[in-house]
Amino acid sequence: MARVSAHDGDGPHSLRVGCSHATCETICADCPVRGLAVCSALEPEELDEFSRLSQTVHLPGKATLIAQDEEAEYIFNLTAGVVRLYRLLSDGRRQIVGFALPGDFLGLAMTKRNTFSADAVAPVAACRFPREVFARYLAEKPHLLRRLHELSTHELTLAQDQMVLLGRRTAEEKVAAFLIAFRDRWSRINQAHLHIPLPMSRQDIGDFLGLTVETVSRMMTKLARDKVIVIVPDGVRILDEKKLESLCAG
Amino acid sequence: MARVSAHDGDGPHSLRVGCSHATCETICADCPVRGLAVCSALEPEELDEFSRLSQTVHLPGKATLIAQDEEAEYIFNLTAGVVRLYRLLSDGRRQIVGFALPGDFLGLAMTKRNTFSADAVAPVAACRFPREVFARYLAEKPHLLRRLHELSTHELTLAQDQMVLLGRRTAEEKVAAFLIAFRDRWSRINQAHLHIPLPMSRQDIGDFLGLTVETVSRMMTKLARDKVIVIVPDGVRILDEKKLESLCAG
DNA sequence: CCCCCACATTGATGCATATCAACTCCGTCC
DNA sequence: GGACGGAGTTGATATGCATCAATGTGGGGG
Repeated sequence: MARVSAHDGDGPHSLRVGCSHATCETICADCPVRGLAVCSALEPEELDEFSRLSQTVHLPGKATLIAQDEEAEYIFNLTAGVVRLYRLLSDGRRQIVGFALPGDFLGLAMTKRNTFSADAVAPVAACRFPREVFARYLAEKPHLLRRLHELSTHELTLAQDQMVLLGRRTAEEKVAAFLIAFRDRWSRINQAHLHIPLPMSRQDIGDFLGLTVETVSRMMTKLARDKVIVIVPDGVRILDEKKLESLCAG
Repeated sequence: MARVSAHDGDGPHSLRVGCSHATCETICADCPVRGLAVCSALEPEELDEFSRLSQTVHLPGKATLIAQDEEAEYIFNLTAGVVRLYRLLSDGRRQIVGFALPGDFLGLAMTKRNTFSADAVAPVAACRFPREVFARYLAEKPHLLRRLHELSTHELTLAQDQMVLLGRRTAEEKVAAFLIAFRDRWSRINQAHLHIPLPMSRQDIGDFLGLTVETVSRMMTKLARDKVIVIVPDGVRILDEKKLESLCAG
């Protein structure tokens, strides 16, 4: 598997090719998200073949992976870091439709044009596949398609959760639900139940929850004042799990 | 194809079996949503086989097709009428996550338990498949799976549109966007570009847009006062299409 | 080391939408 | 025909969150 990196200084699209295909099997076998991602649908011998279709790319924070309305050249399988997915209105309002974590697949829809933008919140590593190549491979692997369909319907369920949150929850419930949901997703990758890292900015959280930065900040300090959480550098620590969960109002 | 009906008086779950399998080919061939629905993925000879797996059901307004958190016995292919899909919070707040129109598929996710509720806004007709039976059939038809995957990713895109709407649009934009979107979907089934039928209540529209009944009503009368629409029995008529579209703020 | 800038927090005020309440319209059931 | 109830509209008021503004904080570069 070719390895490719981008550097801040060279702009978001500059890439450096590193190690060769020869090492790909070991890399895939060691993959931190093996078992979580699409690849879990593949047999070991298919995995080898599959991985030859991809490049490992490393991108710095703020790098663009996917640009809304542009032709979809690549699809990505995130292996490290955090990505925000969003749509923009013409007047600049932004709605973040999701955060992608290691193991997440970007470009499920396989449409010709991207229906959202995606950029790195923090430095990112990903397996990148040319869309056409992936589509051809997919056409002859029904179990991979099945896996992809599972992932899309899971995404759809999450999207519906998010609609309930955006349409019918108060600011405090939104922030509490966000913290719980993010912790649950994070703990699937890296057990650390009570410390929740928050690599994204308050603005990002606000644009995800349909709130302003100020409101997010106020709700965070309210939760801290109520001894439900403590705000720590780059995240929060949960003090009262039960109370935080009860604030989500199922 | 067996035909089955429910009557108001007998409660939402009473069903009457009507015509037999012998007529199913003609029925499927004449299906008003042929070409729109999942079935468009099937060859004529497969369609015959496929239709034998289903029953045609007729349900009155308010009948429940799908109940949240219950075991998913059936999946549905809507052929006539309108269905609301929603989730409830424990305190009674409701978020409608979508309206299903003829041709729409209910139960894409094929999960063991339903992740939302669905009931008829107006009397409904649908092809109903036992989930297990459909799943078995699906397992041996990759092109049907492909079609299902197309439908899910389309749903996902719509869900993301809805997130933008719920998180970042004003009440007036929400109502305008709803009218335009509903007209576009409706016109794919029944050409009538300027008259938009609205079989659902104002409460339903509010629960879809994250607004109260009163706000929906006010925005409707504002649009009418501004000569953008006229409110007619069971719907609206568009007077100024350009203006209505511009209010959506893309 | 200190300046700078982006991010976060806090406070004061405004506004869009929710809430509460009254009234109309219309269809249904006695 | 009249009583009733649900849906829709309209008005008065309340409030949750946005907006505007000021201050605090931490990291990177000269």
